[in-house]
Amino acid sequence: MPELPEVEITRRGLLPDLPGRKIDAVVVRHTMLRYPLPPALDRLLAGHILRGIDRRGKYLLFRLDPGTLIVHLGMSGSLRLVPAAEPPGKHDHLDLIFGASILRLRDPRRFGAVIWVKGQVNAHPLIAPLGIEPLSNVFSGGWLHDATRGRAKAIKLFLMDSHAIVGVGNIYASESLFRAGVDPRTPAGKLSRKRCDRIVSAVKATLGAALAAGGSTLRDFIHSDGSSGWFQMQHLVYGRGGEPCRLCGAKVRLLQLGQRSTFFCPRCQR
DNA sequence: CTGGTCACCTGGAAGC
DNA sequence: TGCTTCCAGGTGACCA
Repeated sequence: MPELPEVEITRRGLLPDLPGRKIDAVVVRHTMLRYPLPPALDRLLAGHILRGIDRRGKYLLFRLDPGTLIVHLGMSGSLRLVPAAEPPGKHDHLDLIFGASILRLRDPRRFGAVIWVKGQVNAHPLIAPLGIEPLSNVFSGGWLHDATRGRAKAIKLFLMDSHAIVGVGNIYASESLFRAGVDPRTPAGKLSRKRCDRIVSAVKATLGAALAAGGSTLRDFIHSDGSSGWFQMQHLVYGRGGEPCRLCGAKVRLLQLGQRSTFFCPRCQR
């Protein structure tokens, strides 16, 4: 589920409540996510103050004095704040207990990850190779043009390559390329500088709109019972195969690109 | 290095 | 109703 906006919304939702508070205890109910959970997590974390929550790509970084707890939500993960009395559900694998509140990790598919790093987080093998942040100023048309020279892979796959650009997942890649008017199959290296400018603007606008949409439901999102899932945004093409394009009325097409469903308007995107 | 494919795991929806 | 099949928002590992 979560792409960059959902992860960032999660982070912002937790910021008013958690930093500065002490982790009293940790409960682990399922030790195997994408990787095994760090052993003796309770001993590592209990008694320490959560100093801050940062984000790198889709990874959330919980900063403590002795180290950093990295959390990735995978495909189906979510973090919520619940009252201490709330009984855990079937897929609630990890609780960080802060007094009367619990930070609870739910992840039915268990593609997420929880990792403990003692030293420099940026040197961790999962973090070090990550690409640039799409909402930073580094991500510009000039950068994209340079980075794609000589690359044959489809632009959609390039946008989704976390070693190039972080945080752009399958939904927002389709949405961004629709906004940019670019066919997702276009070889990245063939894009003109002008089209790179358009794509960069579109990615920033798409992620920005999702952040704004999530921001409006932020408190419900973090403090809800979880039944509502992720916040909804009206998609322009994603999930709309066969339906009319919202701009021109042509049938939205669905095809596989890198084994991921890809939606686009054959008339608006060339 | 690059690009392409597979695997990890569960649940919900669609099809019969 | 119940079974089967397909599909899902991520990404590291592995291959040629």
